[in-house]
Amino acid sequence: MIRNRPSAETKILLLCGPTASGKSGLALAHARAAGAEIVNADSMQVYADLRVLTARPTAADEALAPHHLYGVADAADAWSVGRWLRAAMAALEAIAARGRPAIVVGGTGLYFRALTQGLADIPAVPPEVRADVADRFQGLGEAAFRARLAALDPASEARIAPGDRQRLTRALEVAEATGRSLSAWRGANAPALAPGTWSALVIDPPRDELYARIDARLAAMVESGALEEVAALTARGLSPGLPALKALGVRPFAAQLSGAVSPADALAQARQDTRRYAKRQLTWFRGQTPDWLRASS
RNA sequence: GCCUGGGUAGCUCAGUUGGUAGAGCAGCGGACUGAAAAUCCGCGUGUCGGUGGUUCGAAUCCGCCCCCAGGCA
Repeated sequence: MIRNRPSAETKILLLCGPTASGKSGLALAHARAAGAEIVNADSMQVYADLRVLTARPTAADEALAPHHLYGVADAADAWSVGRWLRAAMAALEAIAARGRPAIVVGGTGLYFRALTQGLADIPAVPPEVRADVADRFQGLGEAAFRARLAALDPASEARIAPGDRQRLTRALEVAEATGRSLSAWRGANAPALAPGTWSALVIDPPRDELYARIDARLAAMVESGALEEVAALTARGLSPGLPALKALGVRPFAAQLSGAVSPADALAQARQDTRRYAKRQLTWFRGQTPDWLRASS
């Protein structure tokens, strides 16, 4: 059902939805028909190492239309929503300069939010501060850590749910590194994309069909070399805390390769992790983008 | 056919001397501002195999029936 009608002048299409919903194929078909260029909005497909496991478009697909921000980062290099946003805006500007329409496609809801609602312009937090704050969370425990955070940023402390170490440490990092609270930083920021310059479509397939596709796709990934990719990645001995090492499937398939679990159990675990991820994505789009156009598949 | 042990949540199972049921896993709902494929928060979702009976009251006791797994034939 149509909740908002794109204007005739719209040049940027935001195409989002859960994993395995067929976004990439749809984007490619649309790009070929419209002469558009494609920009990746998937936090894991930016990394070069896991082409199969992250379901990146194949080289053949990429030859059919210009693709941007796919496989451009090394797994050792941690990207973030801010880094992606800057890269995506640069790509969109270059596409506009060529006079072509753009399709931003992916499953990372936060990235679309940064595009359409903006991201606070917070300076990078030095790695030493991040490490120090992480150590203190570990040493102090959550209660004492919260007390420290409450002194600098009471609004964030009150807002962040129990146990959410990632958000608690981020809030304190920002407060200590910038001398200004995360709540204050988040106050006013302009959307990266001007309102009216884009339209959006959320792919929202029936749950059972989506789960069936996920299960089938994981099996196909194993057939297509997912294990070899994981073996090559883990052989690099990178920090397990890096984003690329958190890609779905890395943990269970690495466990299979080390002999800790059976192939059947690893596949089952990867499928379950992916289904749960898809569920979180559905929750995001349902709650965060209720007025965007929906398509069932 | 006979004997024994079982049928309780999607699955594996608990369930006190009768007081209309609860764990784990699975699942579902939600949050989300530089790790977001991340990080968290919340929620039992049930003809107790069926049907009669005893009882104020039955998952629990009794009868009959159905199903499953072993054993004996």
